[in-house]
Amino acid sequence: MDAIIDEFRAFNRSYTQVLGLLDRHILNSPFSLAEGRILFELHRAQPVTPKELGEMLQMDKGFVSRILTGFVRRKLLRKVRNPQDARSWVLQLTPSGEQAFLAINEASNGQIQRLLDPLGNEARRDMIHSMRKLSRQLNRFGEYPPKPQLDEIQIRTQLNPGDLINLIQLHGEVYREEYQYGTTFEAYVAQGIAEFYHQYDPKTNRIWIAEHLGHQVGYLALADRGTVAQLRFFVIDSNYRGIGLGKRMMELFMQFLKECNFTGAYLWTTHELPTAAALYRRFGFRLTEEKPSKAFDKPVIEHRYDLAH
Amino acid sequence: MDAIIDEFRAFNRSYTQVLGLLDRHILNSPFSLAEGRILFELHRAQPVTPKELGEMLQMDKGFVSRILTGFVRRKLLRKVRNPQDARSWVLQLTPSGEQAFLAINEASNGQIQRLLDPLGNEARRDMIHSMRKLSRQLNRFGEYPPKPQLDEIQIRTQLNPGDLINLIQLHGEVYREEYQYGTTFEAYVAQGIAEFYHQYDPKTNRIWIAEHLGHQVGYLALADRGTVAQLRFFVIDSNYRGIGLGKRMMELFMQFLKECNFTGAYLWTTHELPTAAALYRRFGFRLTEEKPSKAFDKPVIEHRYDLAH
DNA sequence: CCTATTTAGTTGACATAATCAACTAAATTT
DNA sequence: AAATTTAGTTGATTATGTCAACTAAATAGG
Repeated sequence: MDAIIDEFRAFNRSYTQVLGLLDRHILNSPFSLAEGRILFELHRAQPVTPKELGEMLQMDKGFVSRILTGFVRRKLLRKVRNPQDARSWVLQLTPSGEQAFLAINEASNGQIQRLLDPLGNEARRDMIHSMRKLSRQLNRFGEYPPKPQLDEIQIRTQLNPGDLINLIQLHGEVYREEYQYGTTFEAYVAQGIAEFYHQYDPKTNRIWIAEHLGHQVGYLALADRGTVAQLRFFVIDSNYRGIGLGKRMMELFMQFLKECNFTGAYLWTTHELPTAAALYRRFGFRLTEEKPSKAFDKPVIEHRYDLAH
Repeated sequence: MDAIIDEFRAFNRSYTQVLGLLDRHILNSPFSLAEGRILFELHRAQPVTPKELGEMLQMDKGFVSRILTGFVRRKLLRKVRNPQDARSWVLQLTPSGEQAFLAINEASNGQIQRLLDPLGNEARRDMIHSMRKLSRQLNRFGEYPPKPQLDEIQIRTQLNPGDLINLIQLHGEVYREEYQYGTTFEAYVAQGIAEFYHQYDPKTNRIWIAEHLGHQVGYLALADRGTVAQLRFFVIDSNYRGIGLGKRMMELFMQFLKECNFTGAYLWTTHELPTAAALYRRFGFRLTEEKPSKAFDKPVIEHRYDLAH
């Protein structure tokens, strides 16, 4: 634990430097750091009240008040009585206020751009992923990272390098964390993936890969089994559940199933996945076979579902 | 790119809050934030000169000077003329200075501990991994993350849940980034791993897993092939090369090979991996066969090495 | 509806934090 | 040995932040 604390401290020192570098540009502007932060927040959150500003930035209301009067004096800000509450104001940047914001914003963007410039695309995606993960762990009640929306998620069917591995990875992670499946299951998935890839013909097989900000968050595959199709490798990252992604992917599955004129479809799952089973049933699958299995490092009952006609 | 900048900003806001939370404890101490930081650095880096302090913490030298005189007045610090340079001082905390440091350090530790407490072990490891990755990307010339040392790396032979997947993952990552191998290679590794696991008997098979701070950074496996053994799945994370880890793992391989009384050993690699080949040769392997292969998404020549007697 | 209490924002007084420039004395360069 | 650079100190000044008192509006409770 002590090693972790030291590590944490070392990271904080390091990141403080990054933040300091980014704050520096404000020093070359006609604004103090506190003024800059308020200007930013004004732009981002307007229309906003002084009270909200103070809370967002954790600043004393007196201090905020003074900075705001300064802005009004410099004609950067308009204060209008809040119609809901005559004690309070609604704050709105004037055109020259917006311009002032733009100037420091550009400078700040430039600084960030210079910082991120040397990174490749994959590194940037990785970075975002790391940042979200860190914040999720440390700042559990903050507003970052935002809950992802279904429309931000791309689903593609082209198989790229890295995809199979990421699929195996996510499967392993999810089933290990949530159902304590172990090494045998991992080998089983690896085997399945290898097999799927060898018989993979894009005409009658398909894999759907759901991505958010370049990071893979869900998979589903359709494997050609002659006249019928097998649904395989269905998994969704736990942070991306409950937003309709599973339903969306199932729809794509059903659509492709129809296009290829398969006469039916089936899948194997286990008794431990009721949420998934409910989704399968919703799309017309019915339980047709049960058998105990030892392929999961613990006793489970495998369920076969077939599409009812 | 704009989305990435926004994301970066959002993370910075979020992390600023975390840092703010951690700095807060200093407010309940007889030290200001700046004093606290200096006290920390004094402890960490002593003996140190005022100039170095200012540079490390990016503080104005006048400001540093004043804080230091304050410390001397409070008998927390001893200033001794620098024997190398009579303009300068060597700073050293007095016993009560150390004590003061200890007090705020404990408080800070407690704060961090409370922050990390809700996380499980795996989450903590993930966190460290994310932090190191982020810092490596953003702070390329800083001292964090430190270059890992061989003696910090544990090598274990017990196969745990997640290991196989991580192995596949690292293989894919390394060979994709460094040699542009693609999906076929991934399927090939997945297949190999599944096969290895099925025939895996710990008596005459072994896998070595190198870990740093709980994060897996290298693999090597020995597969029983009857009278001889096959060396498989040798890979080391690019951030952990050049510190003797590969040599260390090969030694373990050779040792186990002897223990099990195999009469020989062989391995397959490709012409593109000269560093690995040099290592194999160093341990007595010699090139015995070459053949072109299509299993790597691009034309490569596979090389077979056999242990010479 | 009236009164007591709470709340949003302002202001003054004040303390602390941080910056800048001028300065001293030692080190280094030429 | 003179000129220049460097480490550190100090005074002047500005920025940041806190606290409490205050005004005026909103709200709660009878």
